[in-house]
Amino acid sequence: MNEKNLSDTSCPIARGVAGIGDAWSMLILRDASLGLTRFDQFRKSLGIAPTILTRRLAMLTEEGLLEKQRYSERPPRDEYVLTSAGRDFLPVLILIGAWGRRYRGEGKLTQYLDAETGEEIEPVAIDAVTGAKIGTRAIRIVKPE
Amino acid sequence: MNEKNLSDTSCPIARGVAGIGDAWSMLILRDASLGLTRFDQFRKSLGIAPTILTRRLAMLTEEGLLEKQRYSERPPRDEYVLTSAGRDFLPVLILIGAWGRRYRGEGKLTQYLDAETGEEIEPVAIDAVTGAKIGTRAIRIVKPE
DNA sequence: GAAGTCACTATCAAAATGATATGAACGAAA
DNA sequence: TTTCGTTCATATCATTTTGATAGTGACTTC
Repeated sequence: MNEKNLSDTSCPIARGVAGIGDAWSMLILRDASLGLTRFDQFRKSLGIAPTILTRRLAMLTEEGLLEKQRYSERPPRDEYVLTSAGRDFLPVLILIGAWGRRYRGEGKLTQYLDAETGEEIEPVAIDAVTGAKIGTRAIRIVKPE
Repeated sequence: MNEKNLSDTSCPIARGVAGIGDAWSMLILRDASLGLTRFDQFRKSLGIAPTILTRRLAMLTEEGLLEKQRYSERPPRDEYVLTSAGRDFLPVLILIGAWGRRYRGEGKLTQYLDAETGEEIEPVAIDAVTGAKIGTRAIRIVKPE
């Protein structure tokens, strides 16, 4: 898809999509957000071919969403942990999940509960300034220059 | 990537990612959210090869995010308009944009302003139940069965 | 010393991508 | 009435990416 020119646009959405805008990467980030860190954990969880997993992990590491950390010297073993940029991607995933629940929600689905209240969380995107749901108020686009 | 088994999981994130989890599709949805509807508008905006655009538009249509609408009988011309499922994907894109602004924000970026107040919107994902930002409170995962 | 674990790499067929050219159905201009 | 321009595509085909399967290296454990 040629990520170079994508990263050059002035559109922040295009920049966000560049590098992580593929299904495997997002699922890896999902699993990492759930606490998985190791190659074989990702591989088994996703049923992904090891060749692809290696590439995706390298890409996410290069993009600064994951970090390789040595957890054993002998034998040499690395695990992949989320960086702060990676952790901050969780809201996007949760929102995709809310969309999936709404429009692809046939059958039984995994539930996401607030650990404290035990109630199912109800993710919404709002504008912190006005407090309004995104999509309920008109947005004005201002391109640079 | 084999979308079939993705759609079969109980994970709403995986279901959301299936079908729209690729960069072009998300950028098409972005442009559609900004008001573009026609083949050539998308093609010029994205610099995408027509073969790919045809496939992506067909996919998004099949997935129920876009709808083909005839706007001229002679010559026969169709445009692509967002369905409600497509419109509801906007918050995800805006949130990706917020992430992109934060972590890929070098140089000048397009701004998204509230049309009424003129202030830059500050997108956040919250849990509508507790009102807390997603990521600030622990989440408990409950898998079905 | 045989078997198991873990994080990969090698190989290679199959599928997707993307650049470029072309088509089909018209309207309008020369 | 031939030609040009517009719009939504499809055809062709080289290149790139994918994904399935098997194997490897560095250990540890039985």
